Amino acid sequence: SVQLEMKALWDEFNQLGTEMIVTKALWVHLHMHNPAPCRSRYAFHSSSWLVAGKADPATPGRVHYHPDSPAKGAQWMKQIVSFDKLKLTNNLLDDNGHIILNSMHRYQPRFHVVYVDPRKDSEKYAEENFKTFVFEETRFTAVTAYQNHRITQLKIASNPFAKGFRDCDPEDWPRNHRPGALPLMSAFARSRNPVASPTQP
Amino acid sequence: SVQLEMKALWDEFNQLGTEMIVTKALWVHLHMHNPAPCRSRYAFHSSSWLVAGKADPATPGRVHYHPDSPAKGAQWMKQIVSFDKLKLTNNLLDDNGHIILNSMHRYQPRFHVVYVDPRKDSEKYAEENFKTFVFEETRFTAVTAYQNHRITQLKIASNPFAKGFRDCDPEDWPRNHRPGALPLMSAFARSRNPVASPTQP
DNA sequence: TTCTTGTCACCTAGGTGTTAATAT
DNA sequence: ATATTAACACCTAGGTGACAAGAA
Repeated sequence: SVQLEMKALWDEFNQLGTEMIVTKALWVHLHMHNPAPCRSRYAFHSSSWLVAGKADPATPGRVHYHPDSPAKGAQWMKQIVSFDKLKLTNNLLDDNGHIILNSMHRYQPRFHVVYVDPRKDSEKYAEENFKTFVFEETRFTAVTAYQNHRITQLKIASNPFAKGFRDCDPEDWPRNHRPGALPLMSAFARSRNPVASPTQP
Repeated sequence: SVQLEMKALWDEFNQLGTEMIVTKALWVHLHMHNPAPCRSRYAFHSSSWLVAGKADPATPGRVHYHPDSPAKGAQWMKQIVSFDKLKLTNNLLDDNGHIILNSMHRYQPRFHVVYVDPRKDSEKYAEENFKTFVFEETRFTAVTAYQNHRITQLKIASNPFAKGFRDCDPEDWPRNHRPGALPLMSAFARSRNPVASPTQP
């Protein structure tokens, strides 16, 4: 079983409509699924995302293997499984193995755990050896620049690398932002999100 | 077969008597061999290392496995095998997996390549599956502070992280330092030395 | 006296949103 | 009008030797 790390923060983002910057820049692996065959448009007046025509041609469906893959189950259980090296791009000709997405389209990260079956006829058991986990609160829209200003503000407030853009005292933020606010996290932003961690069975 | 990266710079250091700082802070792996059962002392007046009594009790003989291990031969051949994550310590109680050395003792890095034999009785072939490479120019004395001032100067001149201590224009150093000087290298200092690279057979 | 440790300024390397310019 | 790109200042994270203080 798997549980999402920092779910409270994911929920907070999801409530606003998570956006992820794509730049030329999840064996355990992560894959981005496009759940809706349409293009999105942000309506500033209503601060909401609207459907805007058909989807652009699908991008090459790349998979991001976790750098520690393959590793034994005991190793995965030792620590949080973080996908902070995953990068998103909108460059169809990308040569760095980054996940290619269409800007202004909505995606759903899918987390996969595959058992490396030692049997010679392991192909027969591919289905039972393949487990998928989906956390709906991790859905996001790929963008080249943030549309929803509140998403920008939440990124700035929660990502240590963006400290330079905070206006209130960083020391006070965890206490004053709102009651029960999350403490600062170690890595969360620009397509660099920890997604899943193992749970004791 | 294996060849040493940046041999010219290793030679330059070796000629002066390489020193490596140990702080609390090379399957393909590296191991530090203590070739002489004695302690060293630096004579400032003659700028040379002298024998100074018997060796201190041997430290736990830890091995540093390259982070990419295990990997297939083709993978190793693709790029330089760098041990820039290797760290040395004099802390006998070290808990970070660093290699434990006695300060003021001389060491010889040994590079090992082990073939992961798929046969069930692979133990029988352990010897033929185990290959050791030694580059004598990589010998060094473990120290807690540099003794030979010219070693300090060479470290400063050749390690990008020590640029702050250079007095001549860094731009000019590769050309003016001395005829045929090595270009700046990407990682070389405080127990962080690239040691070996594969050679086409 | 000799050796070791901790703190510091100074770097490399790379992750942030901003902004202005550019492309569609 | 909308979407994208590249240069930028500002951060985190961590690798350097210098230096002062401490330990053996």
